[in-house]
Amino acid sequence: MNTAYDPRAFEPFAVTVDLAVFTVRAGALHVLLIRRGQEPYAGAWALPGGFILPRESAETAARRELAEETGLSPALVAALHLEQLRTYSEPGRDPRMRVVSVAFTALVPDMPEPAAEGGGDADRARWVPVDGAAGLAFDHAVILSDARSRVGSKLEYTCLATAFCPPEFTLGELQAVYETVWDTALDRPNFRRKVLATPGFVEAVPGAARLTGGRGKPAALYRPGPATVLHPPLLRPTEGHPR
Amino acid sequence: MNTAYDPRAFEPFAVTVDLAVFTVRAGALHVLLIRRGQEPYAGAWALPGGFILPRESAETAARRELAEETGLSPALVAALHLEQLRTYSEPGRDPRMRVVSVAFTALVPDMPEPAAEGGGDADRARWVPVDGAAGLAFDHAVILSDARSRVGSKLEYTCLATAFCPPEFTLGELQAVYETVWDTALDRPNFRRKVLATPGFVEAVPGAARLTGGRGKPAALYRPGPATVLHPPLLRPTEGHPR
DNA sequence: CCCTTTATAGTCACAATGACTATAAACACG
DNA sequence: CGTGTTTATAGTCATTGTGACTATAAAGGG
Repeated sequence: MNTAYDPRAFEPFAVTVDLAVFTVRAGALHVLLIRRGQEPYAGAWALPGGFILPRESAETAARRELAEETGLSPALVAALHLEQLRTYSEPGRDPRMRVVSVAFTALVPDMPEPAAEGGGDADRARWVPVDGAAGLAFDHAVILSDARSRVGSKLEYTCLATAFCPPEFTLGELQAVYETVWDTALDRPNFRRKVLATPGFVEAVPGAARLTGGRGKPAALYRPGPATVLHPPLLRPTEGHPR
Repeated sequence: MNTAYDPRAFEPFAVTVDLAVFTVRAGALHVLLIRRGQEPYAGAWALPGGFILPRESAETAARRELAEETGLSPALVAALHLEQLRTYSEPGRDPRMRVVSVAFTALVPDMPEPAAEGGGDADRARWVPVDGAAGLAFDHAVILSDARSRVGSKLEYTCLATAFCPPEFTLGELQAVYETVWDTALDRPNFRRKVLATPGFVEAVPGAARLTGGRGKPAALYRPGPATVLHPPLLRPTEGHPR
């Protein structure tokens, strides 16, 4: 950045964004993919994304592409918590030309198939279980894998899990998010004790509100609290590490 | 990334890297800065960095620029632990043209002034206390601030603190790193108990080796252990959060 | 009307932590 | 050549957090 300004001093690169948008659905972590229409990788699944326009920041471009390529509602896309994952810049990651891509991660509550809402290229967008996503275009398998492990860590020390839930949720639903992303079973009483003991993580919906989808005792409803980080963190069960 | 290949479909951007390289020196966190030689911001301090070349990845470019612009030894630059911080892409962040910059963070042990080693533009490089760094070029103040807080968090849940230390170090030196970066005092016995109880964080140098710079009882020497993450984390004293 | 299912309350032993006290081994300096 | 300062290291102790469980409550399904 301190090289003299000389048009020949730098190579013009294409700069794109890619998005790994996750949701928890039917007990499995899903990611939003689109089926590519043209070469290269025509017919293959890929992460949504596209070129950054001249007057856009990467984050603005990410929201625009997400709205254009998927059926997610504009209100949701505008309110979405987007987080930069990392930038992928290996030469050769796109066979056509030199492309540097800024990858983002987002979490959304479960919702209908994007195709149902129509519009744009939404008919080519699908929620796909992350474990079943194979043969992705470009280096998107690597991006997806990086995004997945980042989400797992984020659940430990941030309040991000509530982003997977609807505006009001039960502690059982919140626990299911953790169990799905971490792929472990958690003790229910201990989980609730930990969550309720963390100031600002969730707050009870006052109107003694309760609601249930099916069997069992109705659960109290909670909504996201003001906190953004978890103090202390909610560590996932020791993966081989003696605790 | 799934737009048809059409040269007019994307804007060519310049892509650069910027580096926030930290060290702990004389009880203060320092960052490596270079003084700019030409406009814009001629004479101002800036983070080292520069354009990515056609066949380079961002990380390769970061190492090359670091070696070219500073007096850090090639061996050190090659072995350095570089970590992507985030990518800065706001339009207008460079007055000359559209520049997207991939920022990296690195930590090095204390060492002589880069100028002493000569070569390249090293005479314009300096270690500057981060709290005294003002008037940085471009948006480098923002990058530096982001990097600083990232380093603070990283110390909590990774073994990165040892990267600030020489190959063999005392627990007192390691504690000084934490105290400097977090700007807090830590209880010495509790710190050593925690560090030694974390498997793989540090390992004692076997030869009953000890060494001291000045007064006091000589301290045992340790080197970095095989672990890369801290289980459980070494949380910084509650900043207003009730623990 | 029981039985299954889910939510929630509570218990208990143990591990981790924060705040201290105590001892050891060096050097400085009078 | 002690004495005191400085840094390292070994403990203690009360409190808190955690994992593993047990118990009770409130629904719906046969």
